[in-house]
Amino acid sequence: MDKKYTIKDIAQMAGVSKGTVDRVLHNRGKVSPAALEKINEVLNVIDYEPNLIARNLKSTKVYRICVLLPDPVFDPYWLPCVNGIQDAIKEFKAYNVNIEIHYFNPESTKSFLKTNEAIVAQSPDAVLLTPLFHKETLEIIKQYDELGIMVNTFNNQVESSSIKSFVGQDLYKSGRVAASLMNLILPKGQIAIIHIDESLKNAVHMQEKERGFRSYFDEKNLSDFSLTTLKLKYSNIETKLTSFLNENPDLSGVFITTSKAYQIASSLSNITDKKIVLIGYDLIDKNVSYLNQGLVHFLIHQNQKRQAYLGVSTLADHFLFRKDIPETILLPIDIINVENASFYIS
Amino acid sequence: MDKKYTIKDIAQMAGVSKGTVDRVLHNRGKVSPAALEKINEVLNVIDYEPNLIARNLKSTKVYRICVLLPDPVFDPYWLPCVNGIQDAIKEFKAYNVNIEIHYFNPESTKSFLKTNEAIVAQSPDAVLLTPLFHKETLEIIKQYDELGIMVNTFNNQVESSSIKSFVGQDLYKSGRVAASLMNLILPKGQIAIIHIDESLKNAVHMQEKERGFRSYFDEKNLSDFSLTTLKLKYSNIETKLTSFLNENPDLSGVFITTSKAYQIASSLSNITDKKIVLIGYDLIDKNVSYLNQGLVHFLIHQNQKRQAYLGVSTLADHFLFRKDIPETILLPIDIINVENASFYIS
DNA sequence: CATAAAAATGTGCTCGAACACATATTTTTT
DNA sequence: AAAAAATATGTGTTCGAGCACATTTTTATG
Repeated sequence: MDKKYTIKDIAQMAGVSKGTVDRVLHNRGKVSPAALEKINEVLNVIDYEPNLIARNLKSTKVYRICVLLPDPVFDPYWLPCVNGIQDAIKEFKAYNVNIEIHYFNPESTKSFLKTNEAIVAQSPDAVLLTPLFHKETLEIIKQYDELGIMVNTFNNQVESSSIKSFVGQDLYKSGRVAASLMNLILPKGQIAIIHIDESLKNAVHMQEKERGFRSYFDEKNLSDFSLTTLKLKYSNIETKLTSFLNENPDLSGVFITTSKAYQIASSLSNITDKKIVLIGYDLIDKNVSYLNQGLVHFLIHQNQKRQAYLGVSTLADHFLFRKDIPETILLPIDIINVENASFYIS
Repeated sequence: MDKKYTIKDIAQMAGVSKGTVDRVLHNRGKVSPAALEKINEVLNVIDYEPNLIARNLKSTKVYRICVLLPDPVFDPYWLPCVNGIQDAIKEFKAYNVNIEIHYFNPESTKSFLKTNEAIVAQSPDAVLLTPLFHKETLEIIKQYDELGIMVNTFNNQVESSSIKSFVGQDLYKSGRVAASLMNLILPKGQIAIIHIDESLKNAVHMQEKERGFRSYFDEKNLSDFSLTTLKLKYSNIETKLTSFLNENPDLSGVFITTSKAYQIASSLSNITDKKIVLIGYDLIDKNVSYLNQGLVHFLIHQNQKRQAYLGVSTLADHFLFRKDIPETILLPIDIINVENASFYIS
């Protein structure tokens, strides 16, 4: 009923040779109208799907995919990505797909550019990159485009017609999710939106989250709340927080737009005994630890591991099995509290 | 550097024929100690991984997997499972894995048994089943075991040494998650735990959720809350709810242990204008609709689609690529509110 | 030491798609 | 109508693992 037909079967049914069938299937021409019709008749009746296994066995081509990733040494945020890529490496190793990770220093555009050069020199079939630096990314994408190297991106969205795909999250909506949770816990009061170590590279990131967060309160017309934005640097967190708390004794909630919620939790517990609601991002160890202590109320999971995995696996599936690469993959915005956190930590 | 070695390569390096290498790799014996050592030396140096493509091309065996699923006609809860299975069917079609869905009436043990007979008659290589009926499941599993048919389960956990794997959720913990959300919204008050249409087949299910839910409040020693269990049938929801509400005017929260939150939401909106917090399960259309209206506050996503997909895909991966089948796969307990729901609906 | 038996080793075919190349058929040209 | 050119069609090989079977080498036995 659901038999798998082969080219040989089709050839036999149409009364021609497998070579001719192959030419029809691949539009290679050099086929007489008579033969074409006979073969098409057969193809219309049966449901032929080429055996992907055989096809891939024949092609000895080794596909090469490079991943450009910030070195987790500089920020543990990127650690899960490495795991995701390593899963992909394992999975596709048996299929002649070579996946290589190249690290760069997320604080240095120079490092970003230099690592890109190294990748270009390798001329892989495709690249998955973390486009932290907007301007530099655009330059580099042009280069890849000219060399016919396919480019996927993840984590940060960059608009460019040369980019084949983006895997990430809707940051605006994730800000809204955070706001809805905040609104659930707090009936009213002052809320601070804190950006830590805002540098060019993820300013857009944080702003989108803030925009979403604010939009929620704006829409609901919740006049019992007042929102204040606060930009902190790693070096001055505690002093700035202290003075902010002195000036704003009504502060009851904090939304941290980066993965550094643990820094705020730690500082706040030093400064005051007041119970302040904290909502932040990412399941890095220190954040989870404060979640378990009850000092962080919710974390939003950005699922970098899966982002990275999907970034390369869609490429590999494309090369191996000619699957379409979706233009955009938006991962769900997972809400994490102390009760369900363990299931998301891999 | 990361070259893929073939059996032929190994044979050449060890100075033997590929037949001998093959015998060593598969422990088929008939190899002299000298040859064995030479080959092992080579194997220790290089990192040989068989080409799965070639291996699967050779084997003409068609694997057959049957899925035993409650007919979504009787309960839309099961609809996502069908989609999950269909994804798997598409994915594994090219690999000579035949996956068939067999439906049964979830209200009828007879139907369950009859459909199982039909599957047994087909003697597939493996079965994924929804073990709704505990006693009948145990009987049937024995039968499969004798026939050497591998059995995986999902959604409901049944203890049996003959079951290879279970895909599902930790229901106790999901009850706790619901409780933590309820506690977040409500400072105090009376909470009802509602079981709808409790019949034997998922009594355990609901009880586990209730146990988890209660354990959370017990642990926290929250004496400002009082919990009441309420069992309803489809036919008497509105009348029973009305009288319950009259007797308990302080009711402020409801935890529904099944996917039928929409029925409670609908009835409550008829009965009273009071704002009662509702937390339930599953992203079926009607539930999401009430979520969007603000009448349901949270839904816990049981991700049946993925449960079903993983149930068969682990089997297929096992047959095709000799991957291990994990004894238990517990999916994360996704917290859904109106802001992030859209990302989970496929 | 010859011969049989046992053990070890090597050879060759298969799976299905893809493609190069050889052969057959038709069309064009002189 | 024969030769040349163009087009159509068929054949055979490759990819790597797996396994049946053929061949060689070693060991046992009279």
